[in-house]
Amino acid sequence: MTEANTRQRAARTDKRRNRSHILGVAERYFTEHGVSESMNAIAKLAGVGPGTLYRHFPNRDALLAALLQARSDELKARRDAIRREVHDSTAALAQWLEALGHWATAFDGLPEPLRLALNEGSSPLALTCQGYVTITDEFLSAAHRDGGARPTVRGKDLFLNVLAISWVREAALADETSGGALEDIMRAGWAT
Amino acid sequence: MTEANTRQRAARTDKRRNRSHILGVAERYFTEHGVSESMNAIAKLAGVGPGTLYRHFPNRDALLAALLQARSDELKARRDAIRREVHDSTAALAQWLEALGHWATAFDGLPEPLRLALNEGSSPLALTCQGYVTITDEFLSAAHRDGGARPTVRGKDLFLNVLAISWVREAALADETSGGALEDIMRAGWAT
Amino acid sequence: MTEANTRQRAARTDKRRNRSHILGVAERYFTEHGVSESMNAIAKLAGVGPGTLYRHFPNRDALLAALLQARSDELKARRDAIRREVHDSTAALAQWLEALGHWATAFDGLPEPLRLALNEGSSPLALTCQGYVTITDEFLSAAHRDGGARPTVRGKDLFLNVLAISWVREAALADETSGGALEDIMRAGWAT
Amino acid sequence: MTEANTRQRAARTDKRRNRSHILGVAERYFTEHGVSESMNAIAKLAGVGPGTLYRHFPNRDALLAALLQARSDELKARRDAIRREVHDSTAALAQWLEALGHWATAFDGLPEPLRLALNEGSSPLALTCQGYVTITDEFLSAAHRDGGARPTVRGKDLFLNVLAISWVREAALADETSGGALEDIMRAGWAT
DNA sequence: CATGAATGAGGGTTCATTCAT
DNA sequence: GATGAATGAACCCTCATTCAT
Repeated sequence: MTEANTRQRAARTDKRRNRSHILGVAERYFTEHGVSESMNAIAKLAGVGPGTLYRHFPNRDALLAALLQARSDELKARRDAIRREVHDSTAALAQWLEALGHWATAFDGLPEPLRLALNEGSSPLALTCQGYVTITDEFLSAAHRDGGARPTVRGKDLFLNVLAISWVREAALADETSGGALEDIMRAGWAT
Repeated sequence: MTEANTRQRAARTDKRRNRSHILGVAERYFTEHGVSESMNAIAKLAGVGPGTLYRHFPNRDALLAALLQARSDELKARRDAIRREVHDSTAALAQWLEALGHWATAFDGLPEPLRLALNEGSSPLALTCQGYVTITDEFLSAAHRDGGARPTVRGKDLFLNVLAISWVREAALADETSGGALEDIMRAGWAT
Repeated sequence: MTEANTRQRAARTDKRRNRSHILGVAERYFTEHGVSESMNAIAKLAGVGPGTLYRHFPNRDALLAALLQARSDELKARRDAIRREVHDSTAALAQWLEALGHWATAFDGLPEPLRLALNEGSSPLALTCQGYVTITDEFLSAAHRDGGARPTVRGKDLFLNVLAISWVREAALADETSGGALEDIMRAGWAT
Repeated sequence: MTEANTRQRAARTDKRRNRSHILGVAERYFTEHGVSESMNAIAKLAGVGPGTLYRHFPNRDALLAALLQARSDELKARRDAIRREVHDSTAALAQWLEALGHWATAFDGLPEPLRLALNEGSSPLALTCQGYVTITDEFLSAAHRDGGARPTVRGKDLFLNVLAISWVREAALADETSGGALEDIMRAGWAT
């Protein structure tokens, strides 16, 4: 307390120690230690008080949502690229699902809160998820039209399947092949 | 109250406060409140001290493994029944996977420790899982021989897929259809 | 959004975001949620930063004092009315104490800081309280002169008694009669 | 952590560091710093972990109730003594109220939780309070019979009045006479 | 072999107040 | 003058696990 107090407060108000700094630190820590890293720990690591962290992100989901937002642009760009470049609707869906799988594997433990969010709807993550379900549905519709996907398959199911595979993947340290294998099964499962 | 009570209790519960009694209570509690129910709570509910609980089951996974052991007989019986009664190897595999799905949904939150166990190997759950992977492989081999299953699919992958679907299912309160949909996809994914 | 919003807000709220606006909001909030409502919350509700709030009112007591100031006019008017209209000094004192009780019940949790202020003297509330003690003393003196009040009773004691009854009242949700009962006791206690 | 760990655990399991030790420490601390001393602080001062404190007393009210229990015996003894020795029912009631006032002034800040408990009923303090209200009613009944107390006065009101006076008293550091003055008023208020 | 008190790190969260901008 | 981000101590409480009895 003494040390902290005597240090110039000005130094701490530094611009780098703001939202984006916290995000950066959180990104790094979630990447390394998974999303269940304690909020206090993140605050400490970011060099801010817990209050500051909570000011920016009122709960873990909000922080997570912000973190994923950054990747959202990437993912949206990927969607656009697929739309532009991949004219086979079946291949397009496959590529989109792959991109989605990538996204859901960003941090260890990410699939869990996503799954929860999808059901509760009250989380800031819910919106994000819903958006991706919708996009999945769009790709899927095209595939349905072209006869490339089994008609009973729904976008939400594919999204959940991707989530589930990511969930398997994250812990399957001992066997890196399992993730791919499940993707193959899923692929064969929805394709005609 | 203390003395009299203790003595009486000691005499009365001589037998009941043993392994199987704890198991019964834990079964009930895990069923109702999920596997993350506090160990202390289970001990208290079982009328034993935490020490006694830990004497019998050195950690949560051990308790879980013991609990699943009880269902193991059931599952093994199911396997035998399938072997006896279902002569189409593809249908047999399908029914086995269904039984497995049932097993993995016994308690809320069960898929998580199972997934972890599968990778670490050190957990008492690992053995249990390994056993089921093996059985799955047996059914799968038959299906492979008969051309009913895609040759690249492995037993471990199917086991993980079942686990993953159970994981999705347990939280998908809002949409009970998702579990079934994922099962369909998986089925179409491994079948030829 | 940030820039445009800020400028617009700055222009629009030039006047509203001043002392009296804050007071209005605080009044509403203290009335609804009691005096321990967080300072930050009030600031936010008033649409100002906490800094602004603190500029006007260096602490909660100062805010409270300002709030009570507004009611002070009311109370002073009541005093004047009693002086004018009630010629029996005993009845006058009784009516004044009733008015005082009303005042002390303005916000939930008000009696506490008032009691504290009365002892510390350093609080802005202290002055307010002292003023009312003085007025009480005036009414009491008249009653003493006319033999309507026991001579040993002091104004400060009556003020504290009123405060104490208000304190009882605010939590006595289960029994609305207690407040009145205590008032009766007090009345019988000071009257001859 | 290192230090604490290396210290023999045996030393900490010492008999003095049990319930009564905690009570002793709490008693001292509540006496010196009032009842709002943080639970963690008390635990630390008692040389136990917060968990130990919470094991014995699940919340602050429980701790308070236990602390008051010790004084309860004293108070009950006082009641018996009054019954035996004071044959004038009015004087008996007066003395009982005085004893009650003493009890309610045991710790700084005690009246507040007592008042709350009286309304909510769910607190362990509620029972204690109810008991004293009942005793007050007994003394009051006798006084009513003998015409020494105004018939409209109820035991609960007197209890609350005593509480309120204790509340006034605890902060009236600047003026020790206020408490006594309020007692006089109350006395004159209920007596005929 | 059973007991259950003790441990104590750790978790999430709040809020009065300051101060650089 | 106004702003509002930052501060960080404090609070309450939980729980897996140990170990003296």
